[in-house]
Parts: sequence; C-alpha cells; structure tokens
Amino acid sequence: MSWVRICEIFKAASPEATTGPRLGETVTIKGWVRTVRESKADGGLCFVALSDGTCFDPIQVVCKAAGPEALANFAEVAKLTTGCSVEVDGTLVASQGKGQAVEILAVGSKGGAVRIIGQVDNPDTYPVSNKRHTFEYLREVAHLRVRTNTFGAVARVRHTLSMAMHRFYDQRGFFYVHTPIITASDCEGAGQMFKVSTLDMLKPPRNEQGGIDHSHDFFGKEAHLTVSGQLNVETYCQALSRVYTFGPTFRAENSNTSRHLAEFWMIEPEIAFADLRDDANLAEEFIKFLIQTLLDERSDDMKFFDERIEKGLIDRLKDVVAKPFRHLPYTEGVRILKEAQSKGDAKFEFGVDWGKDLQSEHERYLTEKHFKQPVVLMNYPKQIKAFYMRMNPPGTDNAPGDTVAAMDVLVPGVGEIIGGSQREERLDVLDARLAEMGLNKADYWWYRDLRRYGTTPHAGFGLGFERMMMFATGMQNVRDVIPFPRAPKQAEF
RNA sequence: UCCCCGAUAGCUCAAUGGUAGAGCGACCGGCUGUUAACCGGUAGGUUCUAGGUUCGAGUCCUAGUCGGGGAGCCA
Repeated sequence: MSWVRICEIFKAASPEATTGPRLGETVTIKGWVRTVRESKADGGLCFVALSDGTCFDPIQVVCKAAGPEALANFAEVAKLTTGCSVEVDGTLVASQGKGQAVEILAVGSKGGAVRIIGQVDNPDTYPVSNKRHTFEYLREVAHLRVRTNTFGAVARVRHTLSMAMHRFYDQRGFFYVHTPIITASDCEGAGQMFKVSTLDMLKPPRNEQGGIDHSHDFFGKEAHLTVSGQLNVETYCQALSRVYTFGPTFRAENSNTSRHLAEFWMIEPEIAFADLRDDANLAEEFIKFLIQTLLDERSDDMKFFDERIEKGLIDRLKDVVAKPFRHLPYTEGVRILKEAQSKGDAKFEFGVDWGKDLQSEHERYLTEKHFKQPVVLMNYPKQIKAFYMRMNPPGTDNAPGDTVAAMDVLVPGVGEIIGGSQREERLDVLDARLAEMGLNKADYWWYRDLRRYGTTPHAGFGLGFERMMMFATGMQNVRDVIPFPRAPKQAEF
C-alpha cells in the first residue's frame, strides 16, 4: 500500500489527470486530524477531516463501526480530537455526501486501518482548537499556528513565491550570490545594526580612550549583522553581469508597526550595463511574474485568501498583472499631491514640499487613491537618498534641484515594496558624494575599487519579501507572513 | 521612540464601586452520510503584575509588563 500525499489525491481526481491514485485504489495517508464528526447512521460512522499540509483542503476519511469495513478500534477513532496524528489505510471512493468529490473509506478491521500515532494530551487546552482564533493570539503559539487554514496557506504561498523568484532569475541568466550575513565593513549606512561579538560583556577589553577594544574581538574589529546585501552583490555584478541575492536582513530599529521586522528577507537583483529604466522594468516584470505564478500554482490557497482575508484579492492581483505600472518622476508626484491638497481632494497631516521625503500618507494617496495601481516613483532629490545613487544631469524632469536615479515601487495596501536605484559608477562623482555626506572614503575602499577597475553603469533594487507576501495574500500584519517573527520584545520561538 | 487603545474561563468578549456571566471550544448525552452541523446538559476563574484609595475594587489612582492601531525609520 503506497503512502500518498493528500494533494496528489485531489490532483488525480481532476478530469484531465492521467496519473496518481484512481478511484477504487487503496492508499495510505498520514496527517493530523482537523475535525471528527460522528453519526449513528449505517450502524455507526465517523468522519475524520485529515490534513497533511500539502494542500489547502483536508480529505475526509470515513470510518465504519459495522459491516465488512468495520474498524476494530472504531470507538477510539471516533474519540480523536483536533491535532491528533494518524496513519490511514483506505480506499479512494466517490463521496456519498455533499461537500467533497472524493474521500477515503478506511478499509476493514483486520489490518487496523486507522493507526493512532500521536494523541493530543488535553483537548480542552489544545491551543489551536477547532474554532476561530485571532491572529494576535496565534502569534503567541507560533509553533502550532501553521496547523490552521490561514497559516498553512501562508506557508505554502511563501514557498511558492520563493521558488518562483529563483525560477524568474534563473530563466533570465541571473546568478544567485550568497552574500554574507555578518559584516565588519560598517559602511552599509542604513539603520541601526545588531552587534556581533564574542567579547565578555561584563568585562570587555578597553582601549586608551576607555571604549571597547574590538581588536581583541572575534573578527579583530567591530562586526554587525547585515542590513543589506547590496554592496557585496555589486561586486559580483561587476563580473557576472546579472546577479541577485536572497537572504535574511537585520535592522535593530525600535520599529513597532505592522510593516517592519527586525529580521526580514530581501531579494536584491543587480544588473550591469543597465540604467534606471532597465531597473524599473525588471522590477515590474518580476512582481508580475511572482503574482502570475501564485495564481497558477496556488489557486486553492489564493481562493481562501480571496474569500476570507481580502475580498476581491484575486481580481486585484489579476489587474496588477494585466496593466502596466504607472511610472512617474518624484517631481511630478509632488505636483499631483500638492494639487490634490489645494483642490481639497486630499487632506494630509504633513505638508508636501519638493525636497522632502514623502510620508506614508502621501505614498498611499498616490497608489491607492489617485492611480489605484502600482506606481513607480523615480528621480528623487539627492538629499533624501543614499550616497551610492547615481547623480542625474541637472534639469532632469525640470526638477527645482539635484536629483538621483532612485526609484520606489509603491503598491496599494502595503506602500513601499521596492526601493532601488542606478548606482553611481563615476569615481569622482561618488567621492564627491561621500565627502558631501561626511563619510570616510577609506572605509569604502573595495566599493570604490569597482569604479577604478572597469566600471559599468549598473542598477538594482531590494524587494522586501514579507511585504510581497502581504501584497499577494492580503494579510495585514508582517508578523503573520513569516514563520517566526523577530521584532522588538519578540523572539520567543 | 512618540500618540491612542487594551489585558476577565482554553479562545472571543460582557459585567453603575456591592454574589463572576455569555458565545465558541472541551467533556457527557440525543439526532443526522456528516462537514462553521444541530438540540440538551456538565465542568471550567489568583479578573496581567506590584503598590495605593475604600467598609468593600474586575471596575478608581500610580508604576511596571505584555499586546493592538497609528506615526517615525525603512523593505
């Protein structure tokens, strides 16, 4: 008797299927009990909804107390509760009831067709009992929440998105580069970093100034967890042409929002001999590919999100794939926002001025109200962007000040999902920017080398994987789209 | 980090400063090829923690812890 996954059974039941278990075939399935219902009909029946996590729907196992298929342990099986693990030998049959096309009829008592593997200690206090639970509560039982409909679907979608991402880049000749998690370069710029050290925190070695002497530390200097793989991946880009990195990223910011994590995953492609336009096109093509793959390959889970998490989700996503993204300069975005404000179409808490960073409310107005679709904002004022972004020629977009070739992709419901730019490939301009921002040239020696030895125009972006998850599923809290969220005061599991 | 809100049964929530309640879940029984099942019953409480006010505190006050929403930082 062969052990099959429940998804194979459902797949084989579709009219066009040519492989997989057929009606009348006897198979073994293994999984966890979702619900048990008992009936006195036909001399005693019970229905066990069994899930092995391979697809959204559980399969119904029918057990009989009387007749040729009677189970010797029927009474025990009928007492199973949510969460118990079992193995079932049974025959695949067309269902006599409504609600499912096929089901498993547990075979007769001789072989012990339903083998109970793991009981649930105390059903009264089982944390994910068969009832509705809030996401807030389920976060407190993150080790068990994946057994629920929602988190099972999230886990499968997360996997499918990861695989789709690798496929997308592989098909286009990108190489996957494993950039380091630990960095001692201390020149990544963005945000507060987590320290990595093996020094005794109670009595660390001191230098002459009384500070901590990191020359005695593991790496001989101060080290941190990475906040971005970009600077490293740029080096590989300048030899392999098209590369990407995908890995965890760490920010020690005390951020308490539904969109921020201390540990999150980021996809960062980098392309050589390319400009900002190429970068924006790649970003758009990438997002559309991910969504199309989900709609094609995870239709059961997506149907659930559409019905229970965000009504109209699937239509919204199909629309995202069908229409070109709206591209516009930051300068134009500011003009639209100012006009909306003066005409009374929008009320903003914060003022809009060229040269200032856009607030969340501004970004959301553009993507959710004004254009009602993903928006790519390009060419930001240089003073609000990082040193490595390429200086635009004066007069770009008729802007009232200097701009850099940066772009953000904004999507409805989430806001900023991608941040990217064309990189400054001219050493003299890069050095001027470093000086302007008070950064020490020497710290960036290897990054500057890329501009000394065969520099190329190149560009890249970072896509927040969890934000993509939120956009694709309609889930509203970033802590619910990663298995074990890391946030301030939150690292239990 | 800032602003606002919250913490009571396994879960979701009620309860004028005066005996601690419901729904769901669990358990027992009834009914049914059942499927968010339905009907009846039973059990289940250090009201987040530490102080304080009061004859009396789930309720009022102070501090703390944790959680949620929004903001900033960003992905």
